[in-house]
Amino acid sequence: MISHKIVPNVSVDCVIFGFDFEKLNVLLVDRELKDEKTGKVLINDHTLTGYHIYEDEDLDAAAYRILKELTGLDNLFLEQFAAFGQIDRVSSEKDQLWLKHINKEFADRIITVGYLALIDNTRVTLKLSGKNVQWYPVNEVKDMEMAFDHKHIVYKALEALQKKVKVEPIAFELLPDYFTLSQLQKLYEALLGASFDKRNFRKKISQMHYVIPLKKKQKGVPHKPAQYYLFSREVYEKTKKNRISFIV
Amino acid sequence: MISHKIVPNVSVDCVIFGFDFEKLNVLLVDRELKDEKTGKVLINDHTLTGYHIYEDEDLDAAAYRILKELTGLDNLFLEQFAAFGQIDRVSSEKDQLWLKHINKEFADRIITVGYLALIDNTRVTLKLSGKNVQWYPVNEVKDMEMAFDHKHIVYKALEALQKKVKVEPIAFELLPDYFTLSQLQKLYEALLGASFDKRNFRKKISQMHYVIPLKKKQKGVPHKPAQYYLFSREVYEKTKKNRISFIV
DNA sequence: GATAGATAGTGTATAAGTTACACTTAATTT
DNA sequence: AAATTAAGTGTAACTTATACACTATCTATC
Repeated sequence: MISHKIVPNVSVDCVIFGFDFEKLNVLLVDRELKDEKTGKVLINDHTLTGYHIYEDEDLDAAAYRILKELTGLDNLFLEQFAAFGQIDRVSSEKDQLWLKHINKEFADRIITVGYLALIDNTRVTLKLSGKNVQWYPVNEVKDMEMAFDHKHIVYKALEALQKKVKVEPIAFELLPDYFTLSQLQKLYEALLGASFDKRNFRKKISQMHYVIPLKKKQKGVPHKPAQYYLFSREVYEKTKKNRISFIV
Repeated sequence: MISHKIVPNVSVDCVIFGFDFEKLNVLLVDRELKDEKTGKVLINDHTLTGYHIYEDEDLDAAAYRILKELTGLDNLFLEQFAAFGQIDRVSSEKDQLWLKHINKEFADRIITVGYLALIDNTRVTLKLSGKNVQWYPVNEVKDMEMAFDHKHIVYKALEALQKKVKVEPIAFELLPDYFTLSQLQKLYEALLGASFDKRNFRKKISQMHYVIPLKKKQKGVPHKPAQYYLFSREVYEKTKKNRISFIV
């Protein structure tokens, strides 16, 4: 049983990425505050999903807890990517106003640990209904208003994801269990903001023996149905080589 | 001016790596505690160099402060690599004893942010004299007794370093301004625990136009003197390509 | 039921990069 | 003068990356 006594100076924030077969999205909370008397909108922006950690709770566990509360899902890819501790993290007028609203008279110094979560977009869409949480295209984040240093955290998460995706097969976490090669290619293109030659991409994938073709095919699509593939982490772990690419 | 009021639940720990042209080393503090009456050695192990952050101090600034205090050096490579927040970070008898010794009646929950520092070994050796801080070969860490979760933190730092070194030219931070290609090769071999073919290694380096030969040569060595080279970050930044190695 | 529209799926030639491998050179020490 | 030590150099075989265009198979529409 977890005590609900929080560690005052530490929080975790989850940057949850999803892919809808078209573009990369990020899950954000809509933050709104209206003046009680006039009804005037004082704050209308977005935050990441985060919270304090409990006294008797590991950092990772706190991130898992938040993720579970939000999506109802377990066993998601979740990994720490950075800690954020600038002194001016909570400095804007809106943020100060918000803290007052939630009964924090003044802001403690809070260091937050950023977690990166990857999820097949289509798995959570239903669970979100009714909550003030939505998918937003990553590309639009730059034009959105965000609380605290959360925009910065999203950028850093994206950077970390792009780096990691080039070196480890974690992109598959953003796809359902079965996927087509075109979906996989679109995913990499969305992740890296690049575009690849179809034949060369497929040649490359076919060398990865842990991307395994299934007997299943698409159904009901108005074109030649694509074959489904599966990512096998087991095969990956068995066959992975420790390439040293930058040097020799 | 920095207040000396600390943030109670947060610290930074620096894992400082150095290279002595032979092997990779890490800078550790010798921790010793003797029984006041009997003189019996109660604790004799090693810790990382770390400390709490101050209320009005950025995380990075705290790490820089610690590094400066310890080595007297500025402008070192320093980068966050992970945060550590396991609940049982401070659980051993020795650690409890130590906390009592330094007048902490009980251990607060402390989340520490790990920083990775790289330094040319030879630059600091002198500055250390008299302090209870020493270079230890990284390979020997596994057999050493270490405080708290510091051994784990060293391992994670090394992992992060090995990953990063394959993708970015940060290894040069471990060498003096001028270095020979053999030194560079030894460094990569020490970092990655691998060994490379001399000719192929040099061919690779010669393609990196940011590793620039100087007119200087070694002197007083009992063999053919080697040419000195220089790493130019400027040239690197200008010419770097965004390779996508894992996928296409 | 024929046709249009949409995406899936496939091969080859050239260029670039990686690998494996052994001897000569230039300094100091004996 | 000879021995010792590490520096410095080229090539051929193999592997990987790149550029590029058409056919196949399904649904929807007329």
